[in-house]
Amino acid sequence: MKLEAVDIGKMASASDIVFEALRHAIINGELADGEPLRQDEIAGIFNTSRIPVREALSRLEQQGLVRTERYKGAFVAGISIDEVSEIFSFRSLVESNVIAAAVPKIRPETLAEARIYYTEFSTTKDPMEWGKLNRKFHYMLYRDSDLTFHLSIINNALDRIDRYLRAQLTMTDGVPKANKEHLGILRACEKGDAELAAKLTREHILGARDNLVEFLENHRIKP
Amino acid sequence: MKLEAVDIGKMASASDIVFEALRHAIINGELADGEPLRQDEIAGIFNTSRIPVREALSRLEQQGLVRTERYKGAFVAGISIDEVSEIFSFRSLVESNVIAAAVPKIRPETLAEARIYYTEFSTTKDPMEWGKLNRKFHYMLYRDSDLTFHLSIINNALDRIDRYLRAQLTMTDGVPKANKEHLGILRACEKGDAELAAKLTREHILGARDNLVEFLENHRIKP
DNA sequence: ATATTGAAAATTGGATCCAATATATTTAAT
DNA sequence: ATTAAATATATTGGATCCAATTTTCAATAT
Repeated sequence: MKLEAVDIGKMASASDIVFEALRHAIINGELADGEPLRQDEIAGIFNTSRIPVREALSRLEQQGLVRTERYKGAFVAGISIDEVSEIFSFRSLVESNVIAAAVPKIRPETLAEARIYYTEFSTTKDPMEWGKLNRKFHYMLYRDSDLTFHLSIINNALDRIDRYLRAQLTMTDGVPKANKEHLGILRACEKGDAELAAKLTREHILGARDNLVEFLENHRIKP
Repeated sequence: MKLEAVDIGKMASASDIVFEALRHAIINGELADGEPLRQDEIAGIFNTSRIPVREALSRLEQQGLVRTERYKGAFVAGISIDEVSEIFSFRSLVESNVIAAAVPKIRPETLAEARIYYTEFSTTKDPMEWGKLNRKFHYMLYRDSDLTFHLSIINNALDRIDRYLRAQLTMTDGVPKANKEHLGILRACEKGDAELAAKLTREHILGARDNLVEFLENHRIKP
């Protein structure tokens, strides 16, 4: 099992460190769906006892990234194609509304930052960076909505599907398509056209859903 | 501190029992916003050690019902009026979409059950039952959508605002209004009119939002 | 009287140990 | 040889103990 501590800025408890490390490993697909997460092993990696590990695991279970069975332990929670599809539908609904709320309030600095992430996303060749940059790009366009609850829910939804999306982007040529769509959304925001930004965001996510579902149906080992 | 074990069916670990008991106490408003949740005290109530208590608290923090400060402990997480308002807006968006997805698939048994909860809600005088029955009524109308992710997010949103809503319903006459609206939604579902059900649900929740925000602005001690 | 310092108490975070359960391995019976 | 029972090992759930930090409150100085 490959695990690395993630820098989370402020002084953090051991359980926070373990939580973030496991979260990143799961959303990045470094831990396969169904893989058991042994308390002893993880505690060994971080030189702690099992107590903070258990706390981290129970938090991850609450987030839907891990499932646990009594006396059997914790496992990376894989999700079905139907669930992946549902989460994308949910995202298209919520994110299109959030961007519509953000556009009238969006600040020039925010747009400038979004453009930086757009460019970085379009130029990087490292699949590991795609998820991060894609998130940062979209987040910038949502940020000025100040809808913190919506944003936290969107983040959780992204956590659950990031790894599948990356697998698809790596094996197909979805990145150029995503890029073109990102540019369209960015321009709509720059023009202040909230309705258009919402429409393009909805289509962007629903298109990604359909591509990903097709990809998973062809490539996934049926359970 | 008043706490009671909640029956959660299957054999559960101590941490599950503590989690559900605290969750219910918080969403029912039996524990006030900001109230400290001392590990020792809770452990004493349930005759366990602090370990399962800490696990429960960290899960509740992930759900947004509790906030913790390092070496200071856990506290019931109150939310601002803006956040309450945001959560209602979120609900109106998501729940109207879920009911629109459910109506074409809704089964007669489901409608019958919904009508039972509608009647119970309209006749009970116990404010403690309102939240439960209101949830059960709406859940019935969403159930056949099979959108499990959406439903789990809706549940979390309800967990966060239930206590404020109950306070308002208790001190104003919001129940008859809610009842009338419930009947309208129910009839739209029975007619199979998904668009109307969605519209009425959206208006039902946005109306509740505006009433609750006004109530909180008048009654809440400003922080 | 008020503010400041410092020790005592309370509280949390984490480590270690024990009990309960599940899994793997060995042994015995046919 | 195959299957069933018994035993050993691994793993989790929980209790108890210790360390780190905060809070409380009394003693002291101004």
